[in-house]
Amino acid sequence: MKKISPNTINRVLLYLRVLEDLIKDKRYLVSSGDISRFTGVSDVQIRKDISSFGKVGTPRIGYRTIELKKVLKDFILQCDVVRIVLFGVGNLGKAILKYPGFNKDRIKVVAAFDRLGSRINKKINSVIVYPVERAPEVIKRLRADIGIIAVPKKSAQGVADIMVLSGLRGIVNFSPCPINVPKSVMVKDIDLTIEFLSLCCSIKA
Amino acid sequence: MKKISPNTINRVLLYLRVLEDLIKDKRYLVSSGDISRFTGVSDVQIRKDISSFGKVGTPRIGYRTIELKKVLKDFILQCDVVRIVLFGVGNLGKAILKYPGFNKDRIKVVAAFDRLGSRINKKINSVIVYPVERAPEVIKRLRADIGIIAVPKKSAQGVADIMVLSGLRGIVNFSPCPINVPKSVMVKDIDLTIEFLSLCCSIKA
DNA sequence: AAGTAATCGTTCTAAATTTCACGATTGAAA
DNA sequence: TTTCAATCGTGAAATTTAGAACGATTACTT
Repeated sequence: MKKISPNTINRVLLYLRVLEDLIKDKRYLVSSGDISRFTGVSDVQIRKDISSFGKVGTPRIGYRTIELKKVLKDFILQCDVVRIVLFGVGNLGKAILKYPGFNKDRIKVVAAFDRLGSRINKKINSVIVYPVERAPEVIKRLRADIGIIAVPKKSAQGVADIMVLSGLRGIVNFSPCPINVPKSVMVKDIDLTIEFLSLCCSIKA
Repeated sequence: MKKISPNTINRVLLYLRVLEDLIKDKRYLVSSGDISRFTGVSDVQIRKDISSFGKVGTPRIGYRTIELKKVLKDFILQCDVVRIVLFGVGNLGKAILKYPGFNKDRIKVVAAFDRLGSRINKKINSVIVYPVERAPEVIKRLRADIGIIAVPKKSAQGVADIMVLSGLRGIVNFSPCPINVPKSVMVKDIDLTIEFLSLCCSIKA
């Protein structure tokens, strides 16, 4: 089997979301053109992405939603639940803890960490906030997969080091600075400032 | 002059941030290798990006930070202030209103909108929350450039329509569904669920 | 004054991604 | 039964992007 690029994974996840909505609406057939309208991805791209997982469509008809969902999930989502830990329970961290979109996609924040005494040992949305020092132990016990950095810039690298030591293999970094980690650890940067400035530049151009 | 790709714009914005930090530290020279260490972008890529704006470096020395900053800013066409409006003052919306990274980059949230009566006419971080109905008027008066969608999925398209009508030309969409807008309006989707699932898939692979 | 080391800038090469074009297949209609 | 329209799947072309190699330039050193 070929390897799947991150871009492809993103698109397939979009398709999966559309498929789940369609199935919920009791629609059992869908064409690549339909998915294109729902996602903005071109129909050719969609067919190519899907075809890399095998021949699951029928000409003149399209794809059977339930079957396609199963096929995509098998290839993409091996884990049943994604266990996440959060570093930094400030405004952004709290918003993530309360983010409603995670539940139905089986994303679960299993623990949070902070340095500030006033935040520790509280529960937010039924997630316990631990002191940072306990991170390695808690992360291993709860078998977390991914960590979120939602701390101020100057603490970001330190938190990243703790994450790597604790055995996390994926990091979503909301802090406005790049972090250094072994390349076996995947990092996804989400820099809000850059996003806005970039969009602004694209507009003026 | 060639056109600048969105990827390049993102990288250049990273360089600019580094340059501003350096200038603040009174460092007036920097090499592509230095910038590489600060940003994680390869030095070759950095030189290539910069060289597309002209010859501004000196061999054996590197780049003069102040000059380079000026050159990059001129080509990126950075407006002095980016004016943003926010739709949806829930947990995520509040976190954005309080996000500390915006100030020094001259990103300014100039107004917020919500449907919920209990949130309206309050001030959060000195930003007034208006009822959605007043959006077109307020947006035009404050000359906003970009809008943020931080409302539940089912309201996203409606809010997007209002944004387009109000004359916004860029949208950052935090809702977990694609929105339909004229292609003159730039959209940046930030779908937290997809980000986490995608990272999870990349890890397992 | 000449050699040397560091760094820029450019050209070429390679790789990945997207788009295009077209054949293949299927169900429906005449 | 034959034709037809819709849709899938794929191989090739085109575009974009990243990477590598290398010459050119500059300042420092001896």
